[in-house]
Amino acid sequence: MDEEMSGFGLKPSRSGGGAKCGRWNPTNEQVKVLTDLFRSGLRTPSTDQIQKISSQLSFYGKIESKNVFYWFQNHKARERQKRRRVYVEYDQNDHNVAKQHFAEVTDTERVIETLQLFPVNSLAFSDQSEKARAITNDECKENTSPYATMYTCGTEMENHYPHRHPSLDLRLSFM
Amino acid sequence: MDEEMSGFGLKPSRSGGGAKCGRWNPTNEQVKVLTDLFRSGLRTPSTDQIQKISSQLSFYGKIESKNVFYWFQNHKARERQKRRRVYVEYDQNDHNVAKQHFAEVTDTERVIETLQLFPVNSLAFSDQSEKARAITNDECKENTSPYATMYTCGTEMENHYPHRHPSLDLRLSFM
DNA sequence: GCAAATTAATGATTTATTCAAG
DNA sequence: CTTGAATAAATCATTAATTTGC
Repeated sequence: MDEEMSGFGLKPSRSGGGAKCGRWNPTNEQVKVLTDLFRSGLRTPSTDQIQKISSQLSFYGKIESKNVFYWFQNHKARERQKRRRVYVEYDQNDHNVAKQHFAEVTDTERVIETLQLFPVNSLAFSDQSEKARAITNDECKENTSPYATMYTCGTEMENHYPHRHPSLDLRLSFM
Repeated sequence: MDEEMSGFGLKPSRSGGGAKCGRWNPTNEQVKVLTDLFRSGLRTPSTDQIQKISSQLSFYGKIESKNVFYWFQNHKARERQKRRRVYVEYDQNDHNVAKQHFAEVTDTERVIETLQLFPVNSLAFSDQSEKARAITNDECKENTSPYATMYTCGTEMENHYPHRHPSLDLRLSFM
């Protein structure tokens, strides 16, 4: 445990000398390793871990400890934010959405009420085919209700969890 | 070919009578509305929104809720794919490789803040919080900023829409 | 000009993640 | 640690564009 924890803090980092100055630009390999670590469960690496990760990743290119620190902080926050945004959506709709996206509420009945909202003019060149389609009642069975059974076949799916298990071991292997 | 094709370049669309029920084949109007919604910022409509959109679009032709759901999923994913492809091109010109990976993780969901075609105020997707960007010192504002140049890429589909352009007053009440 | 053959788009399914509740 | 909820990525599959030979 290096007492250099302060090293993570906002050092100018201009050290690069030549090339482009500025901020760290991770290589593909670095991002892959970091993402794997994240996926394996690592969220808030300790100082010790950060330095070891950074050391390993320096093999692939220029990197500093603080880059690793910030990467985890940002990645964690943004993943959470991404999820949070979805939840907010549902709250505002005040319906728990479930997966009834396919609820098939679309019946042409009530559509007629809303016709006025759309400019009828635009149908001038499509009335023959498109309008007919709307009026025609569907004879063909087309709804195989795909998703309804998606998760019901539980026995098979539950067994496969490729990346969830290695968890900590994977993490240590890099350090 | 269908002689109808001569007029406005509409797709043949043998959607009329017999119509084997294959997959959904959106009309130009439907695609235009969906694309406008997407460009205005909507990316993951809720069930409620999906149903209303579907209901509105059913005026232009046969459509189901799941079609709207799939359309947004696919369009979102493929726009992202396109963007990634541009990054790759940047890679070849400039060995700033890994930047796109970071962008990939960070993602740029919030794209458009303009285009107030309809009241999106109370909408779910209005959260834009990707501002906090400069944590560290940005001495060198070297900004390759590929983003700025590529927002013009909004799919070439909506371009060949006839000059009729019914001023889509979508006014979807849910929004 | 016209279809058969081929290629490009894109609709629909499946698979693998994520966070968080139990 | 396990599982529920909800995608987003990857993939499959079908339709439309187009190319090609006649």
